[in-house]
Amino acid sequence: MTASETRAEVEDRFIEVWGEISGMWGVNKSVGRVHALLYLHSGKLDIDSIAQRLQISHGNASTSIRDLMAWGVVKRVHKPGDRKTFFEAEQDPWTWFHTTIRERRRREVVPVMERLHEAAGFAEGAAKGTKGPERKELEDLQRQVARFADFAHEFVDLIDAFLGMGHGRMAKAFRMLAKLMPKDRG
Amino acid sequence: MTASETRAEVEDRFIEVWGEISGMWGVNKSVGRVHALLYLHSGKLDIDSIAQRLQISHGNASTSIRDLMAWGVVKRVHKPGDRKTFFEAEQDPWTWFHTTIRERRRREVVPVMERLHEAAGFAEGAAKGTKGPERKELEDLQRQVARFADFAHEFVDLIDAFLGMGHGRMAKAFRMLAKLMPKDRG
DNA sequence: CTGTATTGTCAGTTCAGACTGACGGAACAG
DNA sequence: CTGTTCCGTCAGTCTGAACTGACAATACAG
Repeated sequence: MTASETRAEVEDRFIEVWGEISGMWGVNKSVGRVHALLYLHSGKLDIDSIAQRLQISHGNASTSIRDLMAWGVVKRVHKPGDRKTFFEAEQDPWTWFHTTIRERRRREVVPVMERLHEAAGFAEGAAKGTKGPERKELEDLQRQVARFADFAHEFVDLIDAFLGMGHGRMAKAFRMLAKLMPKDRG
Repeated sequence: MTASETRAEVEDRFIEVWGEISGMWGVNKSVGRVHALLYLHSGKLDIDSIAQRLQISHGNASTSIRDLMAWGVVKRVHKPGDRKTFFEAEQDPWTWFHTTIRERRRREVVPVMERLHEAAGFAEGAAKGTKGPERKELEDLQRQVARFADFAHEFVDLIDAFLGMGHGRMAKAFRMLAKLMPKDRG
C-alpha cells in the first residue's frame, strides 16, 4: 500500500464517521462528509475537487457548501492568480461546536419555545373561560404542557450559559463540572 | 367552541411541536407525536385509540411504540378485567431527557468514538511505518484526526458527568453553572 | 379449551427529501 | 472586451425511510 492510498483510507474512515454522525442528528449526510473533507484540507479544495474526491455531483457539492456556509462553519477564500474559489473550515472543534449550538438555538429552539408557550397560554386562557368539571380538565392539561415548557426553558438557560462562555473555556468548565459533581449529592 | 374542541386544539399544538422537534434531531416524527400524546394521556390509551387520535394506521402506532419502548421512555401497563394493553410515558421531562441522552450515548456516541480512535490509530501506525516527506504528511493527518477525537472524548466526559448526577439535581447544577460562569473569565 | 379482541409483523407501496446534470451567470485572465 | 473556466441553481429523477393494511401471533374472558 502506498502512502497516498493509506492517506486516502484514513481520510475515508474519518469522513464516513462524520457523515454518519450528521445523519443521526438531522443534518444531511453529504453535508457532513463535505465538512469533514474540508476540515482535513481547509482552504485547499474547490468545488470540483470535492465532488471528485467524494464521488458526488458538483451540484451536490455546491449545495452542501451553501448549507455549511449558512451554518457558519465554512468560508470562501480566494487565491491571487487563481480563478477557482477555495473553501476553508474551522480547525478548532470547540469553536465549531459552539457555532453549531448557537445556530441550532436560533433556528430550532427559539421558534419551538414560542409555540410551546403559545400552547400553554392558549390552554390557560381556555381554562379561565370555562366553568364546571371541564375547567379542571383544562387546567390539568395546561399544567402538563407548562411542566414541559418549564423544562424547555431551563434547557435554553443551560444552552445560554454554554454560549456565554468563551469557547476556549468551555472544555475547562465542563471538566470542572465533571470533577465537582461526579455523583448525586443533592 | 366546546371545551373538548379546545382541549383537542391544545393537544394538537403540543403534539405537533414535539413531532417537529423529533424530526429535527433524527427521531421519526410519528414516534415523537405518539410520545407527546402518551405524555398527555399516560396509561389511558391503547394502540387503536392512539392510531385514531393521530390519524395514523395502527401498524404505524404499534411500531412507534416499539421504538419508544426501546428508547426506554414508554412502558406497557395492563388493567385487570381489560383485555387491552395501555401505555404509559414518563411524566418528568428531566427523567425523560436523562434516559434519552443515556440511550443515544450507548447507541451512537460509543460506536462512533471507537471508529474515530481506530482511524487515528490507523494513521499513527501508518506514519510510523513510512519514511521521508510522506511520513510528515501522515503525521499531520494523524494529528488532525486526533484533535477531533480528543474533542469527542471530552464531550463524552461531559455527557458522563451529566449522567452521573441524579436527575433531580441536574437542573439545579446547571443553574449553578450558569450563575458561576456567566462570562468568559479564563 | 375456545373464540374473540387486541397487538405485532412485514411485504408492498407511497412520499419526502436528496441527488444529478444541464443551463445560465459570474468572475477573471489575457 | 472576449473567451474561458468555474460556480450556483433548480426541474426532473431517484432512493430510502416511513407508512399502510392484511395476516399472524398472542392474550385473555368466559
